[in-house]
Amino acid sequence: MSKRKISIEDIARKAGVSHSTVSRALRDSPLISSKVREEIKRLAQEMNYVPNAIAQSLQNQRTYTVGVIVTSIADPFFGELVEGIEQVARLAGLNVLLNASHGDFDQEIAAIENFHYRRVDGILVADSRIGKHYTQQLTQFTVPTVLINIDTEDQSKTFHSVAIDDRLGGCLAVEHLLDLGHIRIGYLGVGDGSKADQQRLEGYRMALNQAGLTQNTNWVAIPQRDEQAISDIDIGKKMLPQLIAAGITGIFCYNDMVAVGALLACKELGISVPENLSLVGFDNIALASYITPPLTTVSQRMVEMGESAMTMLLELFEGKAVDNILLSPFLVKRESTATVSRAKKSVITLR
Amino acid sequence: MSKRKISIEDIARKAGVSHSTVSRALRDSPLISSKVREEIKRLAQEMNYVPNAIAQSLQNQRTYTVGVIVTSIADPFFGELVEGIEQVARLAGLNVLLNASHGDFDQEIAAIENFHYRRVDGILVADSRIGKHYTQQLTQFTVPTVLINIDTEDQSKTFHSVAIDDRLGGCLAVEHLLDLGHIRIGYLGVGDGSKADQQRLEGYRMALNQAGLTQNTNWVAIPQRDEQAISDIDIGKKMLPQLIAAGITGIFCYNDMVAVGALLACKELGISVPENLSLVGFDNIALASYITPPLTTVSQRMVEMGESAMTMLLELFEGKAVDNILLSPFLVKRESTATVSRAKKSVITLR
DNA sequence: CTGTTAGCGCGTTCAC
DNA sequence: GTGAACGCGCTAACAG
Repeated sequence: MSKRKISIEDIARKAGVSHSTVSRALRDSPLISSKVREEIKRLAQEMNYVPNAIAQSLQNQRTYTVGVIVTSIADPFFGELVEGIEQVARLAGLNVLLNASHGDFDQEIAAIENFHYRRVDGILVADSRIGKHYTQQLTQFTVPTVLINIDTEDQSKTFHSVAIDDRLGGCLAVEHLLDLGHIRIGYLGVGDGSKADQQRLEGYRMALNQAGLTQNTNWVAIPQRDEQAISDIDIGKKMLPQLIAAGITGIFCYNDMVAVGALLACKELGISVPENLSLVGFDNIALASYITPPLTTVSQRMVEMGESAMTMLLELFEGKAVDNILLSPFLVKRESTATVSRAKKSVITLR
Repeated sequence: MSKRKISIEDIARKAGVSHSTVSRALRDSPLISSKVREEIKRLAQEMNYVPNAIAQSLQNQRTYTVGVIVTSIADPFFGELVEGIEQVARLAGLNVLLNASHGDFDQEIAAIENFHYRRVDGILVADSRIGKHYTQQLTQFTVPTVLINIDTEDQSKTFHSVAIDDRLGGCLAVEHLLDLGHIRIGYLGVGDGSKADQQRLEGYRMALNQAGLTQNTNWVAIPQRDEQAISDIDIGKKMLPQLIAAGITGIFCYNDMVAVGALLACKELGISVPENLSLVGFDNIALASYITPPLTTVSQRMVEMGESAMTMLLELFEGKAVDNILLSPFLVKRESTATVSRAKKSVITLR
């Protein structure tokens, strides 16, 4: 905003009218004669007039801006989510203010305060790693807020949300392995206490129960909550061996990055996928289809999730009553899973 | 902004002072006695007062907001870039307004106009696929702007920029292949007319010249400019066969996604990498290290590029004179490249 | 149809 | 030290 831009007053002076006439003309008010309106519009164009959103906001009490909080922008998962959000926001004439929390509680609170300070019209929060802590912190504010993939105690009452059905996803993954003849099936989680981790594990258990299979605690590998933030890739690498030791033939991984980590560990250990071991991921990030072998995974359509959340926010703006959305994931079969017959043999051969 | 928030007037009334006293107290003006200042601050806290950034902006003529334009948010390349931008922006008390152009010229212009409308303090543009078209469009505005990886005619004069040294990158890639004994080296480009594509090709040629090698036009594969936007992956897939037919043993690819495409094509054709063919990418996106084989590539540190660009913008805000930045890429050796001896044999065996 | 006036919430002279 | 008054750029209520 270096040089002062021209205002409606400037063009009013030049047109020999009052500033309110200009304001009306520019906004196509029916109160203005078409002659002056055209003349004013011409002048505005000629003078390179750009209306001042700040002044409008002060008057309208609306900023046409939504705040979006994600864990990390560099994470492809959130990248696609934001892509969906931005797309429908732009179509609605809204802008996106982006903040990253890096999974840090304080930074997330700071981001929310910042959004209130800037008077955003609505807030979107996507940070599955933080959980339900800040339910209270959010309550004191009155800005329409939609939570994405976040579990809160009274989620359905106080907050609006769109989330993926993680339990269903877990079922789908395990059922797929069961269909392939696997019996010794493991879960490789992240242990961050998130709803996603817990519910995917629950889905895993449901599917096994339904199949009438006894479960072995050794089949579930979840790292200790660590002070150090450890990447999903490293979690997969680190936890794989103990599942192998437990004699499993198929693993449902918390997400694709964990699965990739497990895959890398397999390569180091000389375990070939899917011959010796079947791997199922979650998320269906782009990477999943490019690695070798392409990853069988439970797909959440992240762009669509962003679109849904933003659409819900728009409906809230209009005062509509909205229902929370639970999106259904679906299985994408690729080449990291195979029938167990081959796997059994290979594992035995391996010894 | 549903319910009207409380203003300094509200707390002024309650404190029995004027609103300007409150304003001063909150901003730690030395003109205010410490007693009233503390009392006012206490009141503000108690009443849950949140200053109104909009009103402040109108007064200060600053929004503490920067506009960022990228091609696509979902693209990991831009994701990391924005990550870097957002990080230093937040530390400086600035917020990021994010717009995606999807490589569309009109949308990009619209984004810029939108940013002016909203009176951002500065603009960051990263969209290597658009090129120099809109130099003029940008000129009429006076907002500090930093171009990221964009080539403009008079770049150094009118605009500020941070970019990667694509020519150097091309050299590094080809020199690596030469070191491995390759002589028949190809370039697989995208032909979008971007500076990046042209300069990487130029680097390729420089390295070959310097090695005293004669060049073969068949060794450069660049798709026809197509009406249909075709993905980088597909470009790699589609163009690989003709380079193979030309008898090359090593390929420098425009970027990692193109290289991944080429790699996938290799798998389909039964060409094993790096035994039969060496592949070098560009960008070093996360994917590059996870695929099989892990990709040797020219690395640009995208997060750092974002940080540099944002830092430059901050310096422009302070009225400092800044020099354009040309970041040096570096080679990351992984497993998609190998000495030519093996490759030669394999190729012959292949026939 | 158009001009005048009054805020939106805040920072900043200029007086006292 | 503090309050009154003005303006940032714009929309809207009220006159005419």
